[in-house]
Amino acid sequence: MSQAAAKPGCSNCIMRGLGLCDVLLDLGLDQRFSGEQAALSQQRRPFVARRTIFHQDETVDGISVVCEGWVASTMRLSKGRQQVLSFLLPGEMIACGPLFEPQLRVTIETITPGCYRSFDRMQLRAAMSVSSTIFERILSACNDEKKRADQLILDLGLRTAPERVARLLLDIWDRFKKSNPDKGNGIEFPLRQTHIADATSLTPVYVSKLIGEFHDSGLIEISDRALRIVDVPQLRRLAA
Amino acid sequence: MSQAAAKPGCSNCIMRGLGLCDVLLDLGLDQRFSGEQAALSQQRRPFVARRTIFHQDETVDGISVVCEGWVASTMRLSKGRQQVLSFLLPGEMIACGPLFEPQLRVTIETITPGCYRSFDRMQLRAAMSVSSTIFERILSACNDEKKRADQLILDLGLRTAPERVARLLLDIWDRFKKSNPDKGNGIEFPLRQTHIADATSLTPVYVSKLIGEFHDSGLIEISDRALRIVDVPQLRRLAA
DNA sequence: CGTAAAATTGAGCTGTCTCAATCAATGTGG
DNA sequence: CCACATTGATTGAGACAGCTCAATTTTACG
Repeated sequence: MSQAAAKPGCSNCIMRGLGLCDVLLDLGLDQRFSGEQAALSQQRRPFVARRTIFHQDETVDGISVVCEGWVASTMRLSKGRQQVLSFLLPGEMIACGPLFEPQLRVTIETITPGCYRSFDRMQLRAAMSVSSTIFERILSACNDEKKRADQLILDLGLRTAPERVARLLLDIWDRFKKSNPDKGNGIEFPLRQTHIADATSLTPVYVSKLIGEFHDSGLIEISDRALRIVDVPQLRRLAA
Repeated sequence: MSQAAAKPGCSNCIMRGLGLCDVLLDLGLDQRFSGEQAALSQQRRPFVARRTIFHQDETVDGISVVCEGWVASTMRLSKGRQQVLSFLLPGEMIACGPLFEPQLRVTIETITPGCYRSFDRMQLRAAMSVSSTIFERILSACNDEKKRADQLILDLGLRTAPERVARLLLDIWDRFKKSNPDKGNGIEFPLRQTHIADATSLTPVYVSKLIGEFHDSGLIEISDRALRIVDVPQLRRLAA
């Protein structure tokens, strides 16, 4: 709600080439959608670590994109544990669902501090029907979300615990590397082992053991909120 | 490609109120999309039971809808078991993925004999940009597919074996009842226990035990390719 | 610096799987 | 229409992947 229009572009998103966030921000300045500048209005909202910023029961009127920091998209079962659907890195849309119906079906929890931007659903849909670029872009983001869900189904349904953990680490590794190509040989890794447990549907205790084994086999190193995959090929082999 | 235009409507779909298939067939006759009748061309293709009609590696140029019979949408892992993503009943779209990219990512296997119709992707997308009805309709089908995937993630990640089986039975029960409101107190149930096993990520042996227990507790009856849930509330309780 | 949160380690347990044998159902050719 | 072949369902015994509980150590944070 603050420093919106002056210089557009979403710091981290820019590093991801043309991240969705940038496309949308650019769109906000596109003359087609209105006579004035910020036709596709949006609000920038900062968040701190370890907070629930959206709850699965609430209805929302905006489509949000992470700009900085890590957040987790999760689903909660009434009295039990929760399942992490995915960890969202800067530039990624928080959930496609609200495009089609107001009820957000996922709970969004922040992991690190950061910020997100919310775009008005109706404006966005209007934009989709005018710009084929934005249409493609948004639907492709939805499609990606679906592909990830399908992969998670395969992980949970068909793969063993070590495979799941290895795949999660590699997935994050690859995604981070893709959006930050140059940064050294380790990546930022703010996840706690409980996050990994919730994402792989294992217990924190068992995750600890597996991570320990990976470490002892010289496959990975985690320290100081950073991850380094020492032997990528071997870990990939292990990930089946 | 045969008896298309004469009398539109897709037998079973009609029973589901305005199933997607009907919407699309109607659309084929809608004058807006062309000067002539069958603007949204489609082909009707029959299939026999127990066949793979699409493989996950192939690329397709059509969006298909089941018209009669049961089929399963599955994902296969190179050397292992397969995971059933969902069982599709008449009137349901086979996969949304191809709307966005040519690669079908799921394998489609028939369970019973039946038929499906394929609509041309490009024509469909064109139709989406012209008709807001079709736009809504299709995206809502995609959204439903995503919702189901999310539910499956919850099932596989967080629920026990009995819960998963109970939920699968109830899900099919509810869906079938909804599209066939009047039909007696049992439903058609062509699934083998291996289908249930592949959908719940359990072994056929264990599924057999659970189904046996459900039966012995007076919850369900399965015989002669038909399912009757005797004590719906109790089974729902069990499904958590 | 003290307190809370996260990670590690070990011991024992259990839900679900594997293997294997048997039985029932379904489909096929003569 | 029947004998056989194939596929699916059931049952039991034993195994193991991953869980629970609990205690301890390490790390993060106000």
